[in-house]
Amino acid sequence: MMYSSELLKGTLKTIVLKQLEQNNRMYGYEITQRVKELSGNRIQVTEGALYPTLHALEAEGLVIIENEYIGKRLRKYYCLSPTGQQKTKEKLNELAEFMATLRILLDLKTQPI
Amino acid sequence: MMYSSELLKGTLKTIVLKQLEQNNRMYGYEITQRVKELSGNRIQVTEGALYPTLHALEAEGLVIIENEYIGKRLRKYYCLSPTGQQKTKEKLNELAEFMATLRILLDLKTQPI
DNA sequence: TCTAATGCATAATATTCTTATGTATATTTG
DNA sequence: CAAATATACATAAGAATATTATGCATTAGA
Repeated sequence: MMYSSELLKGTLKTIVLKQLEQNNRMYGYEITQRVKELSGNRIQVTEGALYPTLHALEAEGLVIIENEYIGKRLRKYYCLSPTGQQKTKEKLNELAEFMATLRILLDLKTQPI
Repeated sequence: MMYSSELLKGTLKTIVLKQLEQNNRMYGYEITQRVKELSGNRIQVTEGALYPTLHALEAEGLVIIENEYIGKRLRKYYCLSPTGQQKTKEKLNELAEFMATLRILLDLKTQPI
């Protein structure tokens, strides 16, 4: 079963950046499938959420696009820019700390990050 | 320093429910202060976010309001209804599982919930 | 006495997602 | 080989949920 959709809010951008960091370069559809797989089918990144996010990351200068034709079909690969690599680290740190804070607020077992 | 505001999205309702579960009954201002304190000043629940959330929880039948006058000032205490207690457990479980999934997606150290 | 803190609330706006829709190519299956 | 499904991009309308700004009133403290 999927998680309630509201949980994804605020974390999608970081998830995408992290996947790009780990896989060097990825195209949109690939990201949706990877996240679905890694989450055990519990997070489905919809296209309506993903593409605007990728375009925003590009507008912020965090990712670079490489267009490639696979047969007659255009595929857009996204890579982290140097700025994007730095930003990814920052956003990961922040999200990890936020999760640690959440564990306190929700009285979950406290754990080292 | 505060966390980026987008991180709170999707978790506020669960945070509020959990605080009500732990403290039996609380009023709005008290919730903002408690969360601020427990988070080491890194989460500030604004009134514009809190009161609509509390009213929504009441409309859903998850909390009950007890009005009390403190001097001349009306104070509204919020308590979990039986339905709210059940819902709190469910939302806590879901958020804890979501966080575990996030740890995989973000390649943080995997840890038992 | 003035200021800051306490305590409630709402409105306008921004952000960020869902849902629906559109287009086209490639692959699998009956 | 035809039809269905998967791949691959994208945008628009709408919903949900936060921020920011504002308002009002009481109480405590310097």
